Amino acid sequence: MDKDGPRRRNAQATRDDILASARAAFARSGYDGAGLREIAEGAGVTAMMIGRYFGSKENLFAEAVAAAMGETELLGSEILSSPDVAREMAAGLVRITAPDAPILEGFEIALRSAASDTAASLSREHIEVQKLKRLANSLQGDDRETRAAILIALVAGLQTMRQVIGLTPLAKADPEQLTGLMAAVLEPLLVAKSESIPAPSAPS
Amino acid sequence: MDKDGPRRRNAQATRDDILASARAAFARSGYDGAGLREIAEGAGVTAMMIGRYFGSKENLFAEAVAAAMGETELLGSEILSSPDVAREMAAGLVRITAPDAPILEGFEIALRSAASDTAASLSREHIEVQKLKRLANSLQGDDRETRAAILIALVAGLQTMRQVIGLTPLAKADPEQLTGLMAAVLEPLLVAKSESIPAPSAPS
DNA sequence: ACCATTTGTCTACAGGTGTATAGTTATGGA
DNA sequence: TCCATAACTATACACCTGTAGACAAATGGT
Repeated sequence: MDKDGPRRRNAQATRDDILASARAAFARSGYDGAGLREIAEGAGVTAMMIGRYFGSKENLFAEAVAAAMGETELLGSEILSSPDVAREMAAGLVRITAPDAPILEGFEIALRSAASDTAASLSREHIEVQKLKRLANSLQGDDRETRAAILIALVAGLQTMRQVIGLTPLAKADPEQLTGLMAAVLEPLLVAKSESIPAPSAPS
Repeated sequence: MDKDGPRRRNAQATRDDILASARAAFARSGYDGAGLREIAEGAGVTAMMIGRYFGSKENLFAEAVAAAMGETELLGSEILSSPDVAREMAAGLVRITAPDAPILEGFEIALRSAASDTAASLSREHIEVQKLKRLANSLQGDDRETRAAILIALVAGLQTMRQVIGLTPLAKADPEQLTGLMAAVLEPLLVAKSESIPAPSAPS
């Protein structure tokens, strides 16, 4: 991750290194917590190169969020075509929110940057464009956008409590058990229904 | 909120003012974002009084989290005795996570302080002791702790996306619609079942 | 009415923040 | 080979951070 040789003086590579280091740092410490000098050091350059290539910390953050958000698909087509969508997505969710999984970097950056209003606003924009719209388009039935938003809230909540806060029962839970429970939770959001909740008249 | 008269030199009142100001500041800007001078100014004193009364910022945060966490009940007894627990809790959840609701201060502090490891660890402890245990005890059936933890993750996710990030479909959603959807999501976590998800053999 | 104790403020330190200007060194075309 | 240009570094600025020690003043018991 450091350097294979003294192959300096390469603008594109330097820019890429800075962006990669920034993504890692923002995911680790959030927008306010990550310092420009720390990010620069991670890329093997001086803090001033960030100003040169990205203008400001805010711009750098925006690019980092955009890059990280566009990487993992929350509901891929191979999941959608599965006979049991809920269980399939639950399994994927449990896997990518595992305590030390480095996946879902985009959400991790957003969640750890929740203290900053600018960062939160930037994150919101990228979530809505890159995640919510695609998710809503993958769904069928009524209230697609709201259901997609609740799904995203669920993902964010699970990741927050498992990875960020580290809530014990979630961090140490048996993946199988967690998947079963999550499948039941996800089901009403994934399957198409006209009524949001069926009348509890006829017990099964 | 400022001062009715020059009634200074009151140790207990000063301590209370500092704690109140700290809770508001931590909820607004998180652990790292809230400065001691800002908190002190909100209480009408100097930053040094915080050192005097609380020792350190970390101690102050711990007390603020403890106080804020113990205030709102996630699943009160009047909800538990309702005929439709899921819908009742969903309605409450939608209400207290409304975009500008000042409730759930404890969770807001925790979520906005996610960048700091010490703050996250402190939050985790208080969530587990003050929220998770009570919630798990209110439930019936198997996997009570895991189900309670998922419930907490759901609350945190909804609050994050509605209040902190401000995801549009959730922030502007019709409360009735949101309640209906959330009720369906909450149901499998609240009602007692042996199997986490029923076999999808017999289509209704 | 006095004075010790409590309550609060002032000043300061050592370090970190994002950013700007000026200077230095390697690179590639002539 | 030379040297203009692009890539990168050094130094500095103004500000903010949490914390500490020394000082001032109001308070209450005698």
